[in-house]
Amino acid sequence: MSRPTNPLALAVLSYLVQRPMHPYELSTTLRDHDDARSIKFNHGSLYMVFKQLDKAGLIRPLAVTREGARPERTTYELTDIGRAELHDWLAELVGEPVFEYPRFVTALSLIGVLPPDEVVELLTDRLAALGRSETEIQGLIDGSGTHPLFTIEEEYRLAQVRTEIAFVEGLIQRITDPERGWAAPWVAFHQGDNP
Amino acid sequence: MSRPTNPLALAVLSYLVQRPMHPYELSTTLRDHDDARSIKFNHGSLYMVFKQLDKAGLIRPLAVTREGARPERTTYELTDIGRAELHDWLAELVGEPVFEYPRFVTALSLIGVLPPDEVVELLTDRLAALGRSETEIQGLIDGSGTHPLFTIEEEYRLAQVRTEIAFVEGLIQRITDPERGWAAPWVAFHQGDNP
DNA sequence: TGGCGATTAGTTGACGCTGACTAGTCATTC
DNA sequence: GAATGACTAGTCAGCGTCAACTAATCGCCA
Repeated sequence: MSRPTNPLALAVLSYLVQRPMHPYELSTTLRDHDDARSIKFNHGSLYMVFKQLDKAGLIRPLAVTREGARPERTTYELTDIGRAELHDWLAELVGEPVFEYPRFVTALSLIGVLPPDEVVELLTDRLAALGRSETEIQGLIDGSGTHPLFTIEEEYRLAQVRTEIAFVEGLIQRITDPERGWAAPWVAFHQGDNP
Repeated sequence: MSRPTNPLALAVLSYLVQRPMHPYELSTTLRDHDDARSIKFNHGSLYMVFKQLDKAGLIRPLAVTREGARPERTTYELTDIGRAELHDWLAELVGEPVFEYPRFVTALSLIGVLPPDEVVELLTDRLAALGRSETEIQGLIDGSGTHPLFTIEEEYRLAQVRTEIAFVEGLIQRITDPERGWAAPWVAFHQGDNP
């Protein structure tokens, strides 16, 4: 009945607006375009999503083909309703920020249960990983000789990663700075160990 | 059996390390501490999570009480295994960045299906909302008279929101700039409409 | 030519999450 | 004093997701 909420469904609509496809074809297309970096994608989920979109009337089976003894492939096309939904959904995603719960936000909100020394170590590890991530993204942007529209989401990621790097560096400094005394309110994590 | 993956479970462990609680008590505590901003939280899920943690041996029922004709309240306490898991889990979250799929990244990767003019409008809407979000977070940080440790996650959010604002502003400029000609590769969204 | 792994294409079951529901109690108001 | 709404406390069904599985075909090497 109602529109799927899975972002993968949005990707399906976006590709079907160009031409009809069957699930497996889309699966490989998504792989080839590196879309898995921007859209969480499970091979198995794709078939569910197609089924849901069909039931919701956003797509419709166009043809069933078969090659040799392989399983049947059902090709789907977008309906007019689907086209409209694609537009509205995407417009909503672009126009209205969604309040989200990144893992690091959760971690930060609970970080008081870890002893400060260990936090500094962990943040240093994180910093290293973030650095690797930064160069990886940079490589993707430089490497793709295509129009910048196609790497716009990587540019966004890059900006966020750099911000996080700066934040973590600042955080480490604040914790270790003997002047400003960060130490006070840490919750004892293992009460039993320091009697 | 295995440890729950729901971040809410991490919050449960983090609070139980301080003192035993029953689910409803934790529910109100989370509400009061504004933790819902950093940890996705459903009243109903909490009971699931307690059950899962119990089954996994990370917490253990301590006592069952009852007031009047109200339902029973089961108080849980952390086990040693739970304490260890809390530590490892949180350390992992702090030390290793997780690859995530923010809605805006998905939107950006598919933005080619919307006509440029509309994208600019939508991004302008987004900018307004991000501005409101920025002042809201700023208010939270300034308003809490407490130790900065307790608003560290809001500071992180603030940094990310500001980065996004700058990014969106830049994106609008790039799209509208007549020199650099962004227009080329937009995918016709509604083929039927412009014959 | 026969055997191994990779690829093609899709199905299934278990699990976890969400939202809605139950059901009693307290405070307030008319 | 009884109707209203908010709070307390917890349960549960439906649905969506994911990982694992099936099962046939193709390429390749010896």
